[in-house]
Amino acid sequence: MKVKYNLIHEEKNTQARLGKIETNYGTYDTPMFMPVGTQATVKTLSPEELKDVNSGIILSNTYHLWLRPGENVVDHAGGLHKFMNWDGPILTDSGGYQVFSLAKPKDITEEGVYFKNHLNGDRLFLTPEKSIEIQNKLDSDIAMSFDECPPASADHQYMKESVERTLRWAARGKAVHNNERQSLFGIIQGGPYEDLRKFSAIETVKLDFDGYSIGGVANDDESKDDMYKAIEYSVPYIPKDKTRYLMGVGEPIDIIEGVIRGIDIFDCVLPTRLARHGHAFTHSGKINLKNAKYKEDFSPIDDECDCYACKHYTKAYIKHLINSEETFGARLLSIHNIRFLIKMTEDIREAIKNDELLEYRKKFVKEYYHEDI
RNA sequence: GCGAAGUUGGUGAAGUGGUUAACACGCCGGAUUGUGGCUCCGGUAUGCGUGGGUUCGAUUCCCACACUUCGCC
Repeated sequence: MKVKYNLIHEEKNTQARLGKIETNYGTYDTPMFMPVGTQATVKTLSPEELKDVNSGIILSNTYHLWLRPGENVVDHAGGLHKFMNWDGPILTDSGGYQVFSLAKPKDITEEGVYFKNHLNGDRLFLTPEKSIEIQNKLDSDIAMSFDECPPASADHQYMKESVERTLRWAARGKAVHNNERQSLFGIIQGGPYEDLRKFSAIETVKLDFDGYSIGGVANDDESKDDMYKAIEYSVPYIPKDKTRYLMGVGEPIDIIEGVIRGIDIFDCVLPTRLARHGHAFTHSGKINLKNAKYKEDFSPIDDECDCYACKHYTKAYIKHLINSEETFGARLLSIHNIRFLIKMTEDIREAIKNDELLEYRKKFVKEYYHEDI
């Protein structure tokens, strides 16, 4: 089946909305945060642990699975769900982000994109059709269109050409998409430019996808203000009965600001990457467990957290694991950080239900950033 | 007791008669937003065993002493 978005409630004071998304593997509440499992695993977590933190959809990656183990291996295994023993929904990114992270501008052609294989340096060529074919074989629940994700600093002229090319790629991908069980989402681009976001949104919606995402945000050269504007410029043109996905965003405040502007789902590597580097989200701010002050801190990471790590382990112990490069430390912190963001979305849903999202933001910012807004 | 070699930061160590003593690890911080990277970026010896001497100038040369290691009685 195709994913179906059901609107439950629109928050009174903002664009935020409460919804349910129906998938092949169950129905899930939105706004939602999707943990990232690039290589068919959310780094360091077992599927059971993902369930424990109340994960809904998880994200995996076309580019990486294409290179290794290859889409045919996953296909022969019976699809990505069976291959990785995950019976929840899976969204696959198209490889479009790797256009941004691995290719050079001159490698982008109308036909597709040349990549340098990060594993062995081989020259690779990925097209919109190829990306969709791979995703069909991976048999994820939601496939993403193959797009170009230009830096926010790209000038208007380049961005315009890029947006138009991404639209042509979206149409080409949709034309070859051939998996009844799999939905296909379109991606709105346009950087910080209002006219281009509007154009991209309207034209992408015309192609009629099962859901829409806003891409090209949270690049390192983009200000928060530009990111929020990019959302505001795009959302009004997305039909209300379709899922709105803000790609790559996962800093706590950005999730809140995204929801306020009408976003339903988010994904981000931040919780797992920060975990591997020893950082933890807490209700009173981000902390670095490598800091010497935690050496004999025998309290949990966050005394308000209900995760496995916080229930059973201390900062001092986890710090020791991180300092000793023991993988259990990264695992405990990943569990915690993912749970933190998912718990946040649970609280956000409650706030939307009560039309108190702005109050929630005020309280969160006060506690997390120690600032008044 | 005799002989030899050596003594540079928390550690392993480079190095030079003359601006800020290399590098690595560790330690102390920071970064991280559709994940190539257990990654990246900073900081970290006011001093080169101790005391004298030579020299315009010594961590670098000389002497003595202490300590360490090895070998021989």
